[in-house]
Amino acid sequence: MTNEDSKRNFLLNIHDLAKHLNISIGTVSRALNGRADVNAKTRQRVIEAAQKFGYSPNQSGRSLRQGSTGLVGFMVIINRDRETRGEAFFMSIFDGMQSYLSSRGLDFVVHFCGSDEDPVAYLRRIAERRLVDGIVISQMYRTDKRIDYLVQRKMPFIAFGRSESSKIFSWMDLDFEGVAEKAINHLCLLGHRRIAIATASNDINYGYVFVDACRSSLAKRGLSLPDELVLQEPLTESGGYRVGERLLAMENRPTAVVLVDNTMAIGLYHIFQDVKIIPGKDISIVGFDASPNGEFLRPSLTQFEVPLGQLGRWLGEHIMLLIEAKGTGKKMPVFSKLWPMKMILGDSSGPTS
Amino acid sequence: MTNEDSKRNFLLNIHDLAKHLNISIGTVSRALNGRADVNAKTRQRVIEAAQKFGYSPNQSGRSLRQGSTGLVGFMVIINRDRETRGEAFFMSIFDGMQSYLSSRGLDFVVHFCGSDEDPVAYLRRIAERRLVDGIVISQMYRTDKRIDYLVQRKMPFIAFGRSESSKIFSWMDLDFEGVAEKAINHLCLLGHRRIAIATASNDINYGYVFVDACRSSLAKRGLSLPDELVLQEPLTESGGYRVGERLLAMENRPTAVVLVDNTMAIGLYHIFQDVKIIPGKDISIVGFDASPNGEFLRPSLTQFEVPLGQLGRWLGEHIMLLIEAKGTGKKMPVFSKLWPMKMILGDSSGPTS
DNA sequence: CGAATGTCCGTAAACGTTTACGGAAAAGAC
DNA sequence: GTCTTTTCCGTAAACGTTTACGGACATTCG
Repeated sequence: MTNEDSKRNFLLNIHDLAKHLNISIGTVSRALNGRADVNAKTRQRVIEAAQKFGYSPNQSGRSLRQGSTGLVGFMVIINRDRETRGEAFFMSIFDGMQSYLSSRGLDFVVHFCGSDEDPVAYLRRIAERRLVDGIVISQMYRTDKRIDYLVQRKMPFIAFGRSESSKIFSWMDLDFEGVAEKAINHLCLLGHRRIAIATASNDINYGYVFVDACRSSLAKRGLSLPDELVLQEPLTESGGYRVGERLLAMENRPTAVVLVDNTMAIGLYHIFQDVKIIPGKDISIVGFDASPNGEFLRPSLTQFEVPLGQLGRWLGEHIMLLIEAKGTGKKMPVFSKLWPMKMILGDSSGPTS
Repeated sequence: MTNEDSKRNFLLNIHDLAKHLNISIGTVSRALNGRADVNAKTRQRVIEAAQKFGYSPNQSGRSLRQGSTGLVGFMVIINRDRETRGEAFFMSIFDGMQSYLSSRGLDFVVHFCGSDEDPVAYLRRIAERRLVDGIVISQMYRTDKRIDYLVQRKMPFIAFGRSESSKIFSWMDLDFEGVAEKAINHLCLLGHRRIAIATASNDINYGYVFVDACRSSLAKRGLSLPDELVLQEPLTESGGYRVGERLLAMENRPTAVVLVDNTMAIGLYHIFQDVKIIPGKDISIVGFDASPNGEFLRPSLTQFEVPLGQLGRWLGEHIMLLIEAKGTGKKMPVFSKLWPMKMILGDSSGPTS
C-alpha cells in the first residue's frame, strides 16, 4: 500500500484518464493512436484531456504489448586516449539522425560504452534486454565481434564503418578510397613523389583501409609506399606532434604527408611552427575531414568536406527501413554505401620546391 | 499467428528458460535477481543457462512490474551554430557518469535534442513516457522552463549549470566565480587595468554569471567593466575571430581579454597572427576550460583545469541518490555544488608593456 | 514419533498498454 | 415497418516480468 503509493506517485495512467472522461481505456488508446473506429468528437476530448494532464502512454507498457520499443540506438565507444575520430564529429551526425527519426515518430538515444568496459558485453546487454529496436554501431574494429553477434541475433543494425567479416550486414562508410585517390592525385600533380601517411593503429579498420587505398593510388602512378612512411600514431594533437617528430628525424624526408584525421593537424602545425617549417611551402599537408580547426589553421588546411547532417539522416532512414522490414516479417534488406567527400583546397599543399 | 511469429521471433523469454530447466518462472526470476530463497545449486543452473542462451530479462516487462526503468538520462541540446561549450567537453563527463552508474547496476543513456526541436517539448516526451528514472539536463538557459516542469512533476533531476528560478532544485556548476577571481587577480598583478571579457549570448546562463563575477572581481580592485568591453559572440572559432576584430577596431584597446570558452581562443590566435600581434606580449589572453587545443596553441594558453571524469562521477552518484530517495518514498534531498577549477599558467598572459 | 521449524519452490496477481472481437445503437435501404 | 449496414465503444486477453503468499518436503528438537 505505502509501497504502491510510492510507486504510482501522483502520475496518471490510461485508467485515470478513462475514468475522468467516463469512457473505457480501449477508447482512450484508440483515440490517441489515431485509429479509425473512434468518433471525431470523442477523439478530440481525449486528446485535449491528455494534453491538459500531460499524459503520454507509459513506454514500458506499450513496448511490452507491441514487442518493440520505438527506440533507435547509437553506440559510441569512449576512448580515453581518443584513438578515434574527434568526438565533435558525432554531434552533427546525431543531429541529422534525431531530426529524421523524430519526424518518423521514433525516438533516438545514444549509448556510450565507457572506456573501461568491453564493447561486446555492453552491446549484448542492450540487445538482450531489448532496450532498442535497432542500433547503429560505430568505431568499427578491423574484425569486430559485435557484427557476428548482431547478425546471429537478427537484430537490425548498421555499422558506421566497414569491417572484415564473413557475415552479410549493412554498413555505411566514408569513401576512404575516393579521398585517397584525390589526395594522392593532387599531391602528385604538384610534383610530390615521396609521400607519408599518418594513420591510426591497425585494429581500427578505417586506418587500415585508408593506407591500403593510398598505396593503390600511389601504385597507379608508379610510386610505392614504403613501410617507414606509414606513421601510426594516436589521432590526437599529441599524435600529430609525434608524427612531426618522426618526419623531422628522417634522413630522406618526405615532401608531403596525408593525415587521416584533422585533429593531428594541430599538433603537426605546432611542431613545424617551432622549427620554422611552413606548411604548403617546405612540406605539404593534406588533412581529412572538414572541421573548423582546418579552416582556422594558418596556412589553411587542404581537407575534405562531408555533410554530416545528411549522413545522419541517411543512417536514420536506413535503420528505420531495417526495423520496418523485421517488424513486417519480410527478410531484411542489406545496405552498403560509401559516402563521397569533396576536396577543399587550402594553402597547406603546394608544389615541390 | 504469423504476426506472433514475427513479434516473438526466435528470442527466448523467462518461460522458455523455465521450461528448459524444468522449473517455474518464479524460481528463474528469483535466481537471477539474487534472492535468498533459492537453492544454491538451482541458482547456479539458472545462471549458467541464462549465460548460455544469452538471456536477460526483457526490460519492458521488468520496468512495468517494478515501476522504474533502471535508466538514467542525460539531455544535450544540439546547437547548430554551437553557441554552447565545445561538444568534446561532454564525452569525458559521459565517461565518468557511465562508469559510476554501471558499477551501481544502472544504465546510462544520452538524449540529443535536435537543433530544430523545442527542448521543453522534447523533455516532456521523455518524462511522460517514463523513459528514464532520472535525468541530468545541461546547457541551462538564464530562465529555463525545464526546471519548473521537472520540479512540478517531481522527477529526479540535476541541472548541470545554474539557472534563475524560484523553485528549489539540485544543480552543479563550474565555479565561474572562482575562475573569474583568479583570472582577474592574475591579470591585475601583471599590471592590466583595462580587461575585456568574451562571452556567450545573454540567455545562456553561465555567460551571464561569468561576466557578473568578473565585474565583481574588478570592482574589488577599484576597476570597472564598461559595457563595450563585454564582447558577446558565439563560442566558436569564428566567434573568437570576431572578438579579435572588435578588439582591433577599438580606439582604446584593452591590454587583456578573458575568454569563457577555449574554442574562441583558436580564432583569436589566428587573427592576431594575421596582424602580427603576439599573445602574452602585445596582449594577454586567459582562456577557460582546459582543452588540448589550449596546450597546443603557441604561445601556450593560460587556462583552467577541470577533471571532467570526476565531475561525471559526481553527477552519476547524486542523480542515483535522488532516484533512490524517491523510490523509497523519502523526501528528495537537494544538492548544489560549485566545481572548483585550477589555473594552469601558460605563456599567453604576461605583464603589460 | 509428533511437532515445530526451516528450506525451497510453484502459483497467481499485478504493472500499463494495445487490439481482436463482439455487440449496441444509429443510419440507411427497401 | 423490418432488415441490413455502418459507426462506435466496451471487454478481455496478452505482452514478460517480479513478488507476496502458501504449501510440500526435509530437518531439527523434545
